[in-house]
Amino acid sequence: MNDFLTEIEFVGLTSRLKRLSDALLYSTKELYKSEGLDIEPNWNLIFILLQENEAMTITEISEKLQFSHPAVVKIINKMKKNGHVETKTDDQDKRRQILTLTEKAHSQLPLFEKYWTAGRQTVMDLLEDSPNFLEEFLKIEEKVNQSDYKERTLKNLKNDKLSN
Amino acid sequence: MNDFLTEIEFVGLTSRLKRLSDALLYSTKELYKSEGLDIEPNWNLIFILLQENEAMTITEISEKLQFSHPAVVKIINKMKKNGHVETKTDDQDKRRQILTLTEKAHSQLPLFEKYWTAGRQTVMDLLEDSPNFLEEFLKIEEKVNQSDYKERTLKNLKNDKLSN
DNA sequence: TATATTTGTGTAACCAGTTACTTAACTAGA
DNA sequence: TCTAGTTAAGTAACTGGTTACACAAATATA
Repeated sequence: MNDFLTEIEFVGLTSRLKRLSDALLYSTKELYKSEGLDIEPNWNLIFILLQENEAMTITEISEKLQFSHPAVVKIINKMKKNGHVETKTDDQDKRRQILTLTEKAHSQLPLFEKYWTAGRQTVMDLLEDSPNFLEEFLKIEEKVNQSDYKERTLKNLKNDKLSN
Repeated sequence: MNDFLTEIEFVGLTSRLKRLSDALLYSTKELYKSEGLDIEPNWNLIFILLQENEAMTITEISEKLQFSHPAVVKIINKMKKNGHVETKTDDQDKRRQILTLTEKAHSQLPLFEKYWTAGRQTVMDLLEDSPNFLEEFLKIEEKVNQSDYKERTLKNLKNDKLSN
């Protein structure tokens, strides 16, 4: 072993989650850059959604991904700048921005798909010896959704006091 | 279910890791803020290290945590500003900054420990129904350390081509 | 119908990381 | 001993998220 965050067990887990998530993120960016692909890590999610649904709004996407809406605005602005997404104001409701994939996006999709498929295979490889991981990770997500870290910790704090 | 990132299985995992890690981070910050504690999420790691080792340098800490050294510089600068850490230049090697906990840090430690213990309990609670999680997460970390996402994905890409 | 509330989007400021670069100090080799 | 290479720390610029706030448009209500 020899990794301090692992040695301290439960205490180190949240930092390890961030560390791994960052490592994957930066490595993905490097991959695209080194291969000359003009895309960013999360864009595949938008591509998938807009292929499935043809047209969506910022709010719909942010709900689907469970990201904050400003996060989606940022991703979409970059994709617009790159010519992969275009927007038009909804006729019925002028607040809503209808997002669609551009012709350029559709034409480049087959190339991107190759990388996304290989990346999907990478995740499968990483999970190869961890057969319970997805299932157990989901349980953790569900618990956090049901009651978050702060709420749980405050409760634990109170219980500690009572048992003293 | 109904979470899109979960529905797309392997493809959504990296985004889910970030989403969970962020959720824990922001919830921890909120906890400290709402309780009026003048500390930030990762500071417990520095406290633990400096209690174990009395005095360490930036580089030593960044190696222990496997964080980049600028990340540690930032954390330490905040802790110095808050009066929890002090630095002095090493006599033997004037490049090295010797970090130690201040008197204030030691005096506040018992209070902080209560929150960290409760937080550790929270992580244990979250993992309660996931008995294989820590073990399997470690395997994934080890795999990524051995060969990162980019490297693996490029290799998978090549294999795909060969099998066509 | 006029007004209050809600909703969709956008912007600003922040956060905890990263990489790339700089500078000063130490170390090793000719 | 001088010089070349390495190491420690600091800084700048960036990233992909967040919350908080603003504003216009749509909706509900009195």
